[in-house]
Amino acid sequence: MNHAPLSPCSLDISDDELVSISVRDLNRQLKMRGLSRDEIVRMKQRRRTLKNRGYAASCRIKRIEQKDELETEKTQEYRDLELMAENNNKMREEIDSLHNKYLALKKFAAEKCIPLPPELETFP
Amino acid sequence: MNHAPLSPCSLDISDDELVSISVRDLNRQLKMRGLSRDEIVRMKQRRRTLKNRGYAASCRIKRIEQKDELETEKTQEYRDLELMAENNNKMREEIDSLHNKYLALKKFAAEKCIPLPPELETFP
DNA sequence: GTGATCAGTCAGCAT
DNA sequence: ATGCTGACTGATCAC
Repeated sequence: MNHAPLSPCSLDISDDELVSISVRDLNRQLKMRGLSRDEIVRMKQRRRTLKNRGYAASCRIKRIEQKDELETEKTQEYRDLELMAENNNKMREEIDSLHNKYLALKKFAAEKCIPLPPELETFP
Repeated sequence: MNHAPLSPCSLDISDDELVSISVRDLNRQLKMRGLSRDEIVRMKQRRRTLKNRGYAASCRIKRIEQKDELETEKTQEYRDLELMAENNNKMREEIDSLHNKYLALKKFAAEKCIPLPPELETFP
């Protein structure tokens, strides 16, 4: 009489389990169930493929994150630029104001016929 | 007597040709050689696959270009930032210099006991 | 039908 | 063995 094997032997294991289990434990299970060399190779290959699937996902996520990072940095530099430009305008106004004040003092001296020492006479 | 078909009928065409030829011309060739329905489907699918290969390549190139673009813009903004910072320092020095000049004039007036009009007496 | 893009697969490299 | 990435493929979406 011809019997089908009592145990299917083919170690049915979910993708999640297969990808999580350590190589050590996997080998143990494989030997314990007495899988054929061919079945072992296929199981190993399935594990490798599942791992690759994960790696590919990580790779894509990483790419997107790096792009976001770049965009964020660019935006920040733009803000810094705007801020500095604003600051720049204020300083320009301050220079104008000081310069006018300086000219007014010179004019005052001239009107009052007050001679100024040479180093106060000019502004480079 | 049994002859092999005089023409192989299987329209041997290189990838480059297949991907370049127009649908119209392809259909014409297909009919002319009397390919089976199955062969036609396979040829169409091969064409689609070849096209997809090209699209995928474009997609990758585009991605790299966009990244380069982003990096270039970021670098340029950084240069602008440095330039403006330099300009900023020069203005700060100019303000210091003007302010000192202004103080020196006031000091000169004080030493000479020359009263200044109130609007020249202070700097906000 | 064409083009673009995503997820998965494999090859090849580096550790 | 593990992880990453380029190239390829099929599926899917928009036009």
